[in-house]
Amino acid sequence: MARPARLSGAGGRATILDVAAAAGVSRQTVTRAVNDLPGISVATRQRVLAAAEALDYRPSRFGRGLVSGGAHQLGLLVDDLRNPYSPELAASVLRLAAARGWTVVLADVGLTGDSDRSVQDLGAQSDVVIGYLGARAPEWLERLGSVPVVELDPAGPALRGAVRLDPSEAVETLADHLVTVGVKHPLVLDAPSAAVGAGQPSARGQLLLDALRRRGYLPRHVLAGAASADAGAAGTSAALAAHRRVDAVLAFNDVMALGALAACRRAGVDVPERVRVVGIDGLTLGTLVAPTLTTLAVDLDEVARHAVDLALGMLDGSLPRSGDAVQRVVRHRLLVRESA
Amino acid sequence: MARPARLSGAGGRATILDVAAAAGVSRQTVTRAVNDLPGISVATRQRVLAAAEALDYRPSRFGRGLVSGGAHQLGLLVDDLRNPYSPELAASVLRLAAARGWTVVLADVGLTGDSDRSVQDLGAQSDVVIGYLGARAPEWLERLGSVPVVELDPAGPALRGAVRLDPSEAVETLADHLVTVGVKHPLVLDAPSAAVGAGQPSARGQLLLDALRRRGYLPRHVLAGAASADAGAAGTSAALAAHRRVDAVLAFNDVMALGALAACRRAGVDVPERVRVVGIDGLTLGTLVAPTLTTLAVDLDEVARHAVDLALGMLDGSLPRSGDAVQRVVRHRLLVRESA
DNA sequence: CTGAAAGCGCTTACAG
DNA sequence: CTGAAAGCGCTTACAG
Repeated sequence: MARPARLSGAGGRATILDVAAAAGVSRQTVTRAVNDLPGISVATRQRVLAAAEALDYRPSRFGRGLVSGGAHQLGLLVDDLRNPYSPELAASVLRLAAARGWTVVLADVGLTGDSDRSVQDLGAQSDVVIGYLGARAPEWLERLGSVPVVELDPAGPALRGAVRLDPSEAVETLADHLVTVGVKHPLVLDAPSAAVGAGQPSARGQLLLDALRRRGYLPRHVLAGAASADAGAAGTSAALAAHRRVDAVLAFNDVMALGALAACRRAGVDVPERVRVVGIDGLTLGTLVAPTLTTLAVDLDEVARHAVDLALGMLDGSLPRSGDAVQRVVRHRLLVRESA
Repeated sequence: MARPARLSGAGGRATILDVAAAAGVSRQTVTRAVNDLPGISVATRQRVLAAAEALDYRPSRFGRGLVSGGAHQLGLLVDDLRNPYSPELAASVLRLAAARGWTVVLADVGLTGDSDRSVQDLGAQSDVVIGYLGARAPEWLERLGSVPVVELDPAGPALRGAVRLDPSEAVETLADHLVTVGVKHPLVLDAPSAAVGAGQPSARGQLLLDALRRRGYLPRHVLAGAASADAGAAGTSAALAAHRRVDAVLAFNDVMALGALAACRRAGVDVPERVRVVGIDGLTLGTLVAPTLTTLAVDLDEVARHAVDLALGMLDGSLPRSGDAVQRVVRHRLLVRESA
């Protein structure tokens, strides 16, 4: 099905003028036919539509957007869709965006080889960007260009808008809970963090350790090789073998906690009877396993709501592009399920 | 931080002419400064950038795209990001798209209230659309407009390009496997399907039942209330209680199989010792639980590769917009892990 | 180093 | 019912 020869558009694509010529009408009439506008005879409309079809005509979104404004496009930057955290957040953002009639461009910096390019393209296609920048925030903000940005869970000081996650209160509640249920020898199953020195506890890990120590515990600290289920399982297996008295595993996140759960099962260690397991994040995933996972949950709907709110304000100029006025905090809270 | 008063752009947004006026230069000079082009003095560049900053100038992606073509934008339509199947597919598509320098607009019809609108907006913003249309394919193709479409796992006959999933061979392999390991009383844990009558087995379910019967089994068929983990767990619990001899649960998908796994654990039924559990899809999720999930896996990277391939061909005119030339088939294959 | 001209593809008034 | 004109915001030659 080769295309007719002479087309004016770039890339050999037909433009409205090609259709007009083929149908023997003006471009305005093509617009009327293609956009279902009134003021055109049935016969003409049919002739135009036939010509459009034959030329495989598709209106340029740029031409259209230029004149009619076009829908807002929200850029969403996630770290790795294969990690269940990202899609849950994306789902929340998508829902809010769709409710406003915005479209969402998605870029994944954990997935693509050339993440710099992805970030740059995202900035070019978006009216506003929401997402995780992590340790490379300064560099990537540069690449995003001049769009307003709402950073989620920023690793450092907030350079633009920001929604911060704060687990500190929930960590205290969790520590109290562990005391109450009689835990004696807790273990913090930590993940490496780019923000601290190698071998050091992550910010979350430190929070957990401090809360436990304040209650008289002498918590063990295990630094897994990565924030993955496999690494969580390996770390747990080793720790259970080396320290028989461990009776609670507090993981850096839910995915690692799932690994801990699997390791316990393989070691024939009952959860929560002999060892309690706790994650952080509150992923739906934690409700699909048995025992269901106790976790410090963050309400991603709330995170998304704040982020979109801030983005909106920055976009319409009612909020500045950085500073305290574009900062929000969302606190984790303890979700006691079966595993602890 | 209120904006300066008189701005020519729509929505009060500054245009290149506003910046030019503020900096006392021509629009070409603004382009040079903003796009880091050569042929501009340092002093002028700084003055222009300052003016741009002060006016909160952001170049219109429409204006830019119109003249320089702009990156291709791929529309991806998923059903529900909260279902782990969607993000795994999205991850594969995103990776391929990014490698080509395309951006991806994502719409989720299972999530948004006004899915019709989402579909329509997606069509308007995309050069090509890949995705699940399900039972509403005819209607939604209409809404997508004239963009090329590659439908994934179409429910009916392919109306445009299509990547079909074919579990039939893997189902036979699975049935043989069950015979080999000594399963006697298998149960098909099915999900409701819009394509068949209420209470009827889904296409997948029928495939499983047929393969089992051909091997002399008298398989039970349980239709869960939904294709969810909870429904899978409920269906499994009820079946285990009613039919003590059931020694294998073949679920409609992995998520339901996870529910079956949880139900077995709660009932104190060992997997795979007493009951074997099998899912369909091959989600990563199945490797995070213990026992790991045996499943009929479909390679989503392969699905994505075919889909992007077809999309590309339809876009550049080397492939027609529908018909056998734009159909691909991806087969499931049995992935034996711990649960069966 | 800087600016005047042309044009990307479309839609929105307006005139016939 | 149909078409000539103007303009959306930008960049790419080209001229000075």
